[in-house]
Amino acid sequence: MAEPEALGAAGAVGRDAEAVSRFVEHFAAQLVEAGMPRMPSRVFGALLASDTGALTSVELGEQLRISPAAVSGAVRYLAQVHMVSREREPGSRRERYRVHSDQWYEALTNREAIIKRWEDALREGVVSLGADTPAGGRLAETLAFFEFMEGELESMMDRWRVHREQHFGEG
Amino acid sequence: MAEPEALGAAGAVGRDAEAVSRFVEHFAAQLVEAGMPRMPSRVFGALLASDTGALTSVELGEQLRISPAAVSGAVRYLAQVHMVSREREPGSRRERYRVHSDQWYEALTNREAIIKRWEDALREGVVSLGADTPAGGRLAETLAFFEFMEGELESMMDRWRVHREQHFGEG
DNA sequence: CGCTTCTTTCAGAAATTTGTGAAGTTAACG
DNA sequence: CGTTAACTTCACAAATTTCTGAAAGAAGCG
Repeated sequence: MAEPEALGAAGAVGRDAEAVSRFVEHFAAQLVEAGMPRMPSRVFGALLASDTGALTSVELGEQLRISPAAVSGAVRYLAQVHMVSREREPGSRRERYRVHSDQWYEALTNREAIIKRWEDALREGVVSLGADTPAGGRLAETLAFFEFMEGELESMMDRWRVHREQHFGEG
Repeated sequence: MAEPEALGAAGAVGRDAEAVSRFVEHFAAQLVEAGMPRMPSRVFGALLASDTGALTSVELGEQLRISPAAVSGAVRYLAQVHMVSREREPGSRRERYRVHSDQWYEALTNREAIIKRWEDALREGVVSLGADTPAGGRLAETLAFFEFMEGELESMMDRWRVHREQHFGEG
């Protein structure tokens, strides 16, 4: 619609803000549907779609039209699940949030902690219901599945790293 | 605590209702934390821990202390994501909900539909941001990761089926 | 050492989600 | 063909979650 150039002077936000926003919201919607809270999803989308892969709190707030508090909460969530990392620019109180591709792929598959807890719950169930009961047997098999999957996911990521280097070069 | 035998006369609910309930709630809590709504999680847990792997609407309602409406909603959800299947007992209006191990493992990994939509969103982003821009490149790599994963998950399930038969015999 | 700037925390408002009771629908059985 | 039993749908009530504005808390800079 408008001339991107004309807006260019407005600053680094330039590019095609419209297109970026469309992608961010669309992508975030998918994450939300997969169970992730909305703000973290949007923040993550914005980082993915940024040129450098890193944005400051202020930039995120402006681009997404949300309060500093919302940024803070979203970023805390994302850091906790290892989807972004925080960086301090030395000599500035500004913080910078970055998405490292390799890092967040791992986060996606490394539901480690989650899987572990499922396994614990299942193990407990097998014991308390009795390994020789039909129900206990079902739980045991489910447990076996998770244990199997755990190992598979690991080797899958190994293969991905190889595959990735072939196509995209070193990270 | 109490003697299970003494309660035995109470009926089919018998077993160690206490232990079953403890497992169900604990396991359901993990599912909830992974993003699944509460009622579907509890219903699914109850099915997993049942002797036959199948329960009627009434049984579920009694065991979990929830209304028929809640059972209905939970079961609809679970059926939609293919974690349980519905069975009609012929000659009765009763319906029976069953968890097939092999079926719900697939459901877990076959986030197919979800992954597809993520991929669509990413493809769109690559185009609208430009494949030659840094951001576009990042999205493209992410897309490649999902595509890679899609294939891997499939072959992983193949391996699981083999692994399973070795340990548990035919389903 | 105080000022300034950025981030986090907190309490409350708003919105969404979740579960219930009651009425409605379908299907078996006499 | 009516009755009854099971499941579903609907509207509303309750609870939880989510986001904001305001104030407090760090950390560089003069």
